[in-house]
This record gives sequence, structure tokens and C-alpha cells, in this order.
Amino acid sequence: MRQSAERGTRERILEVAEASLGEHGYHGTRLHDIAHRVGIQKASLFHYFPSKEQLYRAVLDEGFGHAEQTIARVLASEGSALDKVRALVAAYVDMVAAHPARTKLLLRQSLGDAPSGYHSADSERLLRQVASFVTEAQRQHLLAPIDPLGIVLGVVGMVAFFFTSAPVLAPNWLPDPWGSASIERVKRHVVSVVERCLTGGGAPDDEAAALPAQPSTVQPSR
Amino acid sequence: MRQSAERGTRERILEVAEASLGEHGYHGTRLHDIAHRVGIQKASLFHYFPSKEQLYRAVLDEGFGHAEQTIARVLASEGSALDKVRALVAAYVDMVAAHPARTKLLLRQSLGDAPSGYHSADSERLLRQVASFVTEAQRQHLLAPIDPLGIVLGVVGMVAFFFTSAPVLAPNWLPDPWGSASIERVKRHVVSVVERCLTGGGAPDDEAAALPAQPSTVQPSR
DNA sequence: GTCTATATAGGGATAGAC
DNA sequence: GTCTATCCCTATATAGAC
Repeated sequence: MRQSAERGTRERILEVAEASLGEHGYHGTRLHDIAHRVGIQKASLFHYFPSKEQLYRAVLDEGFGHAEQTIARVLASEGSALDKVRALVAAYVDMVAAHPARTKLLLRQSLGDAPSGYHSADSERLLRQVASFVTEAQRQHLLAPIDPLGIVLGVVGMVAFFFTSAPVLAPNWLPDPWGSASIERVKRHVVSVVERCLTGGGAPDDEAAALPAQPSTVQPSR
Repeated sequence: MRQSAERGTRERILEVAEASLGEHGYHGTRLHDIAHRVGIQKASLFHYFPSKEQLYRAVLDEGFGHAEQTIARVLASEGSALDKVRALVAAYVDMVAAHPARTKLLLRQSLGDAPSGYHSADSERLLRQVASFVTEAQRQHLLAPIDPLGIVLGVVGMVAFFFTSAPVLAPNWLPDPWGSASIERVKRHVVSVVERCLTGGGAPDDEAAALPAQPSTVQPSR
């Protein structure tokens, strides 16, 4: 909206910062490194972002925004409920594989990497959108009645884990973690798992607990 | 094996350090905090551990050791293959729920929280043990032929994600994340998912890729 | 084995020239 | 908008008394 020179540098900073924050976490990231990799001096960063924390938030917002767009696009597409589920998984896997640093960053954030409790309402809304879609399809008996949010959270965690942690824990499983062969393999695997969980088959997995929101039994004082 | 006074303090340091490292990560953890919570002065820590990094390794080793014992015990127990799978899941969920900080720590470690690449061969060996068990049971047609390491890694990531990230991303799902009600709920859910994946049912999910170790097609230059 | 005091370094942030 | 120089604080680690 303003100077054209500023835009380019700002975006490069965000890009490099995402990589660095994903790789080393908030506290492990050095502003000096970011500046160096961008090709400017550390002090120049403060012309674009007033503090490390604000840079962090900017990177985070961009990551969530991108994810939200992707999800919304797939949910709005055509096809059966099961088709959409497959498409959601595929899109999510593609996104994770295309942006490993961003994925690490979001994982770290949910582990509590933030300086102070920076809590994004975006993540909740995003998950609810997908879970609601599953719930609705289940109400119409298009999908098997397994705990919807459980499945969604499970897939999110599983896929993220495949691409971020698995290469460290089991380097032989995905020999080339971000190659297209690995992406397709994970996609097939996860789609397979999800299909087995969301189609016909087995016992209805405690329908009672499927969408409680306020189970009345908890809060053991401690 | 030596002084009784040392043992107690050393263990308390390890305990507190695990909590702190899990909560804030390596770079976010302050030795001053650990010392303060143990009730000693910061300098006294260096009597037990020569550096922050060595303390980190000690905590990590203890975590892996504990996990390995648990896995080994369950694998050595009696019962059918499916029984053992259920028991493995249950034991793993219990472990994660009982030691949230340790779980966070191991997750962080696999994201690359280490100061320098401290790579534990333990994790690989541990995963291979479980995956081998699944593979063997599949060879005897006791379990469905889904990618073994994929299932194991998936469960590991899924459960860890439920207890560490889900409370942040979807606080309504597990209202009391570490209460017994939540533990049982996650256990039922994961067992349900695993059963659907490892029993009869669907298509054989690319058996070819099930245990390649060296797929000959990869290494797309970059 | 625990303390107080201190050395040393590194990183976030600011001032001000150009 | 980018630089150099510098402030200021905090964190790891050490020295040495008790």
C-alpha cells in the first residue's frame, strides 16, 4: 500500500523469520541470524517490526491465515462427504509438506513456545469448522459416528508428526521427507486410516461422549 | 551408590528440570528458575551437573529409559497380538498422561530443541521394537497389513498431540486434560482407531510400501 | 555441598549519522 | 531505509569462602 521497496524486504524478513522460528523456536531464534540471512543489519529489522515478539505474531498470523484459506476452499468444494474428507487430508498433507518450518512453528506454538500466553482464537475456530462438517455428515449417516473432534485432532497431530518428528525419530521411514514420493505415501496412509475410521465397519465408539462439550463428571479438585 | 544427601537433591533437580524444560523448552528454560524451585542457589546446580546441556541430556536419558521399560514390559506380557496392541496403546496413553512435561520435552526434542544435534539412538530402537512386533503379527495374518511403522508413528504423534497441543487448540475437547476421565476417553478413542486399522476390513493399503527401508525411487535432487 | 560475589558473553533494543 | 555504535540486561558459568 506504500513504498514498493519496503514490501519486498518485509516479506523476505517474514519468510526467513518463519524458517528460523520453526527450526529453533522463539527463544532459540536470534534476530542477528534472521538479519544476516536476509542480508541486512540487525538494527534494520526494527524498522519493520518494533520487537521480536511482534515479528513472531506477524509470522504466526500469516501461517494461520494461509491454513484457514486452504481449509475453507476445500470445504466449499463439490463432492460427497467422504470425497471432501479425502480432499481435506490431501490438502492438509500438501500444506504441511510444502511448509515444514511453518508446521514446526505451529506445533511449537501449541506446545507453549510463545513468550507470554499468546493465544490465537484462530486455531479453535479453524478446528471447529472442520469438526462441524464431520458432525453434520455423521448426523446424515454419511460418515461413521466416531468422535469428530478426536478424529480431526488426531489427523492434525499425526500428519504434523510425520513430517516434523518422524524424520528425526525414524529416518528410515521417509528417506526423503519432503520429496513427492513421501508426500504421496503419507497421503495414502492417512487417507487409508481416516477411511477405515469414518466408514461403516465397527462399533459406534461411545456415541455418548461424541460431542459432550460439558461432561458433568470432571473437575477432580486435586 | 554414594552419599545419601546428594542423591535426593540430584533427583529433585532432575524432576524440576524436566518440568521446566518441558514447559519452556531448552532455550526458554532458566537455570535460575530450576534452582529457585528446588530451593537452592543457581550456582549449586553446577555441583551436580557441569552445564545446562548436560543437565538436559540427563533429563532426556531418564525419559527415554522410562519409556523403554514400559514398552518392553508390555511386549513381554501374555495375550493375543490384538490384546498386546491394546495394552501398548493403554500403557502409552497412561505414560503420556502421567508425565505431560516429559512428553512435551520429547516432542520438543524431536522438533529439534537440542542445543546442537543431540541425536538419541534410543528413540529409533524403541520404535523399531514396536514396529517389528506389528510386522511379525501381520506376517502371521493376525493383524491387517497396514504400514506398520506408519501406524506406530501415527499413534505416537496422535496421543502426544492430544495431551500437549489439544488443550491449547481445542480446550473444550478435554475439559480436564489430565483427569482420569480424559485419559479413559483418549484411550477408548485411540484403541478404537487402531482396531479399525489393524483388523480385517478394508483394502490392503499398498503392501509394497509397507516395509521398504530403501525405496529405490527417491532422492529428487532438491 | 551450599553459599556470595563476580567474570564473561550474548542478545534485544535504541540513538543518531547518512 | 540502512548503517555503525552502543546501551542495558540477563543468563551461563566460575572463583573461592564457609
